[in-house]
Amino acid sequence: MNASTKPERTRLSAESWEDAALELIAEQGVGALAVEALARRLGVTKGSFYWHFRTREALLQAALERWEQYGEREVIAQIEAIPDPRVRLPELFRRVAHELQPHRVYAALLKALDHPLVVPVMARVSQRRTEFLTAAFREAGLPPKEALNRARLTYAAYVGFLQLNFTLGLPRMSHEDFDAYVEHMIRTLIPAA
Amino acid sequence: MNASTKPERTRLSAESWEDAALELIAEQGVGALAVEALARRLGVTKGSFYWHFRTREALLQAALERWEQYGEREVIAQIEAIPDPRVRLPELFRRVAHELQPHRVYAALLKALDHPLVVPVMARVSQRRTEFLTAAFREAGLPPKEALNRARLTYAAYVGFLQLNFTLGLPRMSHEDFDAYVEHMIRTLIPAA
DNA sequence: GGCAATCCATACTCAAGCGTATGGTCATCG
DNA sequence: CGATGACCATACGCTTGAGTATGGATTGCC
Repeated sequence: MNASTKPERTRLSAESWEDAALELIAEQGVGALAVEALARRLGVTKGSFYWHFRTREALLQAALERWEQYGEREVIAQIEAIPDPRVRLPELFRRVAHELQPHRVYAALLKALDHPLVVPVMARVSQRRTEFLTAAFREAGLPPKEALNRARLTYAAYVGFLQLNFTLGLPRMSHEDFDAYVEHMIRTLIPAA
Repeated sequence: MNASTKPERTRLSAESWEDAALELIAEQGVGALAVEALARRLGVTKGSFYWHFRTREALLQAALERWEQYGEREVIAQIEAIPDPRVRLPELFRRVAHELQPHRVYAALLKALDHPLVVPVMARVSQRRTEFLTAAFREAGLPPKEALNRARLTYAAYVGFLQLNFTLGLPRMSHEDFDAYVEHMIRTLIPAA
């Protein structure tokens, strides 16, 4: 399970490599995903890697697949559990804002949209999330077209925020300023109940 | 005579390389900035390059500097020429939306925020633009703090849009849909006059 | 026309990183 | 307890791309 920090002497599986790959991607981007670097990180050598995967691209593919499957469910599931649709959107905003950790991989993949393996994954994920937002805005009272555009706008704001304040270290806001920003977003983007 | 096959046989300057570099960056990203590739593109060899620049990084630095200086003025100057502050913001939105060409470099640099040379440039540019937006929102009637947060939100939406619809090919909207989206943005983000 | 200075080509070296070949070790099962 | 298969180390080949060395070509200038 935890093979990232300790030079443990346990045997590795394909999943170990995929997790480590995602870890590395989150930290240093897709471009830094090199097999020898990963091996060093896991305390083994290339010999191990090429037993589990045919190529470097195969690892990337598997890691992306893994991320797409297991990395998305929590937030959406939590939000969908909230009964009152009017509370959902503000809650979604606040939660996403305060759990930026799981978004590290997403931010990294955003910077790798030139890679052919990354594009379809990101397209699917972004599509699903935008649809989720669209439905939420409709439940909040917006007509269909308005809801779709508002969802696009909201999701774009999310993505842009990741880039500007996450990977770029722009004017690192204080906690207070950040909370104020989130509340401002809520007031501006969510139709008044 | 052979102008049809060969791209001119004129001598090159450092600026030629910088411009070509920006072109390449816009097309294929910072990672694709290789000196031999650039040389091929300019119809010369490495020998030329290393006369003009000491290293690859030096070219990047020079190109970024050039971009920061010459690539920004037009839009802001045009907008500042509009007398009525209330017309400025909608106009800004519409112009930026329809002249996405000059934003190709910016979008590419956004994906290279892990590179140490890119970060400070992007920090400065984003900072300046956000300040410009903040001032505009204040003139549009928002109180200081509101104006700042609205500027952040707006700029984040811009950046996110670039990523999602520019580099990623998300649901390629039709022209009509796109215009509708822009107008929706205007209605949502700009305080009513 | 000749002489610098500028610009470019050719031919290298060197390091990084992917992938291959092959043999070693350890657990597990019969 | 030995054999099989899973897992890993070592050593190599190959390609790409940065940077260097050096000489040839071209231009500006006197």
